[in-house]
Amino acid sequence: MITRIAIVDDNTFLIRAVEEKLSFFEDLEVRFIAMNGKDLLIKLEENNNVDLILMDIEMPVINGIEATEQVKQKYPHIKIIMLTVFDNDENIFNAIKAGADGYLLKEINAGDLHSGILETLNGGAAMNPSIALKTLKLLRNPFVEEKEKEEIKLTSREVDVLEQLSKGLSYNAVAENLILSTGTIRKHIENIYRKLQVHNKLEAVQKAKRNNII
Amino acid sequence: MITRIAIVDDNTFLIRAVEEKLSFFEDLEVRFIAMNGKDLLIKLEENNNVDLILMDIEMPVINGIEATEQVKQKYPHIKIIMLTVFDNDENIFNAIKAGADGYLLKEINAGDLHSGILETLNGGAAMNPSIALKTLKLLRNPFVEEKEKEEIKLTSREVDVLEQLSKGLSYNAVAENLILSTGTIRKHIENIYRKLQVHNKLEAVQKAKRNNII
DNA sequence: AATACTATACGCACTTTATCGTATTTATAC
DNA sequence: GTATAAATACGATAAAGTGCGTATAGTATT
Repeated sequence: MITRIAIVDDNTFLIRAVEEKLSFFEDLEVRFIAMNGKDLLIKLEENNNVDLILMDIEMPVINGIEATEQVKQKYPHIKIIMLTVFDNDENIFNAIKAGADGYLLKEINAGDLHSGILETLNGGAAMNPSIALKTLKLLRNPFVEEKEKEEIKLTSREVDVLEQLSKGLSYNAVAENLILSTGTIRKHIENIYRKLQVHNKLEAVQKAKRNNII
Repeated sequence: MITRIAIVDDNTFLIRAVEEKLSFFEDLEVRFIAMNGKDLLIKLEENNNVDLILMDIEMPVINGIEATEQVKQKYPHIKIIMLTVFDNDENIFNAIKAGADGYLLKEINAGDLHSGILETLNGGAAMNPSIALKTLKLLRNPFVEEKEKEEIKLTSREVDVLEQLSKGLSYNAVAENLILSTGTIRKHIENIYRKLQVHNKLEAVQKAKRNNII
């Protein structure tokens, strides 16, 4: 059976290079190419009979991450392998979150690309070892944006309070646990909300978790 | 340079099989074998000059997960590849959390085992594609115990409401977004709380996330 | 010594949430 | 075709949470 492939990339040279690599294998057929995510979505609309998409990330109009999300939502059976030059944590994490089935680097050789595609179609995931290691590290310690991490400075007492809150406790319960008055807890929470720029417990806890504060 | 390897497994036959596979390669040398985690730790104490450990998981006294944790703490430079017959989410997740650098299945052939070892030593991670896919899924949706998962059955409407709640919205805001009366939202939430056996928004959202309901 | 920040505490006003009832219409299943 | 469950809606009420102001003692910084 022949695997029908779409290539999405805004760089014509790189598309050529990928086509070249795929051309060695008779069980693979490039059905169409797209220059960006929007182009891909339009072309899938008319011609969605592809099995697998090789997707770049950095692209104009709709980037590879968003495109992956949308394609996976509309056509969940289509496999998507990210094929990019960048291997930073943020891209990898976002691609996986968006639903990518694999993540390969453009420097890959033809044979590895071929076996990556086959593995993905057979219900595996294509990754080169360095990407695999990064995913393991992400799994140990999920990625968070570095920028906002620095800005938020809670005092240790505030962190205590937040940890209590995150257990689903009420103000009174927190006050008892920390041996403080409920009013003090309230004030701490006010300050926490202000620093986190949120307006309720749920948002506070979620933001704190995202930022590894708790 | 020759890579010094330790094999840890409580099954003599399987150790033989692994040794057999490794014997084809002159750049690999089996320094010692251990029958369980405790045995490994003792032998490392006397003879810690190995580069990489092939570790089974199910073992008496100290299992492979705990052993991995302890070895990584004491000898962080030693690479550890899990080599087991089981590929369930729980084992994979725990092994990675414990610090494993790779996860292979015992059915692996000699060549793949060899390249997995080399990749790991070169700063990558060894994984076969099906394991890689599982790690991606875990990254999207960290592992939760299966048992409680099944018991909770929310209707699709209740899930809608819960998703809105998880964004930190108030009852009124949810009602507007879903074009329903606030009273209806209240009732849905009552039902959600009962099913989830919780008593506030935060707990509901957390439990729902843990159970992949949202 | 002056300044800034933290941790503590109280009060008031107002909003939101959590639980309890009851009830109607629409799907789904047997 | 009737029983069952889901989705919708309203009312009452107590509890909890949010936002504001104010205040004091301690600690750290400059």
